[in-house]
Amino acid sequence: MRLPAFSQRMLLLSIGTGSTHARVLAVSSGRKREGGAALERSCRALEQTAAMPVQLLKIVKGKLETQLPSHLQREELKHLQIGLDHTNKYFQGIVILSYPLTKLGDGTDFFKIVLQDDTCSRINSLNVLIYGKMAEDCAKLIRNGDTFVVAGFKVAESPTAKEDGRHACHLQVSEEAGSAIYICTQPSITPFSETTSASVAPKYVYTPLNCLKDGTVVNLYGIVKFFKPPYVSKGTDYCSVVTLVDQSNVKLTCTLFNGNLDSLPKIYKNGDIVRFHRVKIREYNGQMQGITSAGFASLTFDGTVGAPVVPRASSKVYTFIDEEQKTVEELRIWAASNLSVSGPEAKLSDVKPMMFFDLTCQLVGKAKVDGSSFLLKIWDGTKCPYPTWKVPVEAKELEGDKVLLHHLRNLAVDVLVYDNHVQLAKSLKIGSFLRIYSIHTKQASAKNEDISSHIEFHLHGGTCYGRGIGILPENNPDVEELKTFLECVELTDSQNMESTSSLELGDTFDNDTDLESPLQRCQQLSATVLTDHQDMSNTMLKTVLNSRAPQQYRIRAKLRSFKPQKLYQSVKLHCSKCNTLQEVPNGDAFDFILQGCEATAPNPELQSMSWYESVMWTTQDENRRKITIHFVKHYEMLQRPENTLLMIEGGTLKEIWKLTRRFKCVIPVKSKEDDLELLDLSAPFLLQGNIKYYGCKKCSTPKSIKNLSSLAEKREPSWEPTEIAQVLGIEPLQYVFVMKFTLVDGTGALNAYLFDYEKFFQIPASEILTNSFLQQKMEMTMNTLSPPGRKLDDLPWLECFIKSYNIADGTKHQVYYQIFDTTVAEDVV
DNA sequence: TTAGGCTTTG
Repeated sequence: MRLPAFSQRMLLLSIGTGSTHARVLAVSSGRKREGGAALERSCRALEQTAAMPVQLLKIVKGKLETQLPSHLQREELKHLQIGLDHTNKYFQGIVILSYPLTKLGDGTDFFKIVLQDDTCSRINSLNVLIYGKMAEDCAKLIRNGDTFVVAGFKVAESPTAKEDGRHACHLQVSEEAGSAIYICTQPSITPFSETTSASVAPKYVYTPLNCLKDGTVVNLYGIVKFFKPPYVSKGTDYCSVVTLVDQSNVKLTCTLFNGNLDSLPKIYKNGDIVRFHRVKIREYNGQMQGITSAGFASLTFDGTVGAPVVPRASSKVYTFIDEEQKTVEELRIWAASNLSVSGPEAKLSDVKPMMFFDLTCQLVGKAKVDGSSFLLKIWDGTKCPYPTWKVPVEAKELEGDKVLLHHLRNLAVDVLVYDNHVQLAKSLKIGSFLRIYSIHTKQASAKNEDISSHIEFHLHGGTCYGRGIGILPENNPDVEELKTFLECVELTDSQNMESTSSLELGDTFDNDTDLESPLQRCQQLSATVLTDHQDMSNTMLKTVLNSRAPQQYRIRAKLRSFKPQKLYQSVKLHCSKCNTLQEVPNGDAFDFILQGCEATAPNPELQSMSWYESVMWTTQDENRRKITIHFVKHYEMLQRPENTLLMIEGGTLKEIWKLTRRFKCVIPVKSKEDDLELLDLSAPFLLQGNIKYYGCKKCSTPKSIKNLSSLAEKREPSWEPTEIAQVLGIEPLQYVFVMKFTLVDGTGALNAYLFDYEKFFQIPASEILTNSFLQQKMEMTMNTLSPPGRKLDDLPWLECFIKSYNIADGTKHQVYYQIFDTTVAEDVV
């Protein structure tokens, strides 16, 4: 056995009362000062929990007084085969993984561990299935890193070998089969710290939800299927109701109380995963129910497959060990294919007159309305497509930054909260990020014909449907996403969010002077400005039209019309190498390619290579799709999701979009014999945020996907699409606006082409198709440059640079014009 | 003690 040379003690446990040949032998070691006490605690804990005889044995200079029975010989991993005689053999390995203790259908305890062969430098692992009393005992004792020795095992074919890539056989171990287990525990690394005293405390046992008994206090893991965010109860405490489900498919509703909001689980979404310690189980109305008992503690985890396993704790001190991380990951994978947890989330821009939804937003103002209702002014950066209700409140009651509230007056909406939510609403801090659950939108019919009907936002009293208000921390991924979005919105003047033709009217609704009124903007100023060549003088269009190409001009003209009128028709993909333009493929084409890939099974040989870690699972629907995600590592470590590049095999369009919301980069791939490869180039080679990046079919020469590892080795991989394209041998296509402007200046009219990646509109062409905010901005810009239904005299002037050039079209030459070095004025965008 | 979700509406 592998034992450290310094002071060690050994603990011998004979288990299975009456059984002489089935034994668990645990060897514990520790530093001199601490070893004795820790061991004593362990022994006492074991005596209490298992009522087993405990015997302390002394080890001198790393040698065990008690050796393994002399007839036993070590068996190598490669010699484990079905049908061979392993009677006098033992197998030894390091525990690299252990699963939660569960019960089989017949009530037998079952415990599964994974051993790694410690004689071989190559990773070689084997599943060991332990049944009955031995399972229970091992679950209490075993930690990752322990040396595990087993004799008297049965060798059987491993049904999961194909999936987990471990040894083709597994070992079956039980008292009944006459097995013997010897465990050598790993010495503690930090003997005096809090974690160590926790690690020698009795190991927590987690009860599956189908094994709960009335009157017990248990520890649980579960996926949140439903929850009510903490609300003020009628007693002295906050209350939160949480319904969990686990792999047994049994549900448990827990009612949790605490006077301190932070001591309740920090659940933000259905699908989050929780670990509860010390929940009391009671029977209520014929069903099991969980309730807080003394010392209740919880950890909550994001339920997204592949997201970092970072607990949100309800107490300052908690234990969390590697194998628990595995439990969380397994629950995530189970949930991904067995549960549908898509919530009724929506943005303000998605609202309809009659709906209930969850809104993630920032609080910008609040006010007392009356005894039973309270006003929250919130925004999420998007614009509600309907006029919204403004709740009348006394000015002195309104809390919040007045200038900001004025700025956001067209984006912020009033939410009226009622009854039990008032107290919590009052305590909210301006600027905090909230998720308001089950907000109701209601269309108010116009009583007066002069006032158009508007939409009202209500958070009704009561807590059914999980109605309530949750306070999200700044580091919540949804909050981080929202903050980034809000910053973009704030960069632009929200004046322009108005859909009025502001050039002529100004703002009739307020008299504030701290913001520039559109009237103050001189209409004679150009709606576009030049970014260079300021010293050039203007040329009349008549002169331009009568001159030879190629030349460059500065002109002052009005935009009489433009084409195409439909935004999506103006966005194209351009290859700067072969200079061709093509249409942006629609989502169906991508979906079709993905469906075509479903037939290609992921190659197990390509799972978890040195530079990426893979997770594979099978969907539970009739298609039994195999999905594999390969997370690219950085210095052998997984990164935070927002910095992570992943490759996916077998995902649907929807699944891929979902991943792009959490992870920096997503690359759809498929397996071939010896490597992963990109899909057909009609599909995007990369998805980042909302943007699909395509490669030019003509100019690309795809290279091995392994080249990505060179980018991952950089100090801080930026995952720039151009760099990714380069290492993958892809010639990237760029999104570009292509439009035809008909310009007039009273002396003549000419058509000038706009070919713009970003500069002219100050809107990236790559983002506009998937960003409704940018679409609104674009629409407003075009409405300003060329207001529909307006006479020529009323149109704004545009200052532009244009260049003329010749195109030989068959036999005739034609002169074309293109706009350059021009941008829309800052007060227009 | 409180709430015990399976349903919402000023």
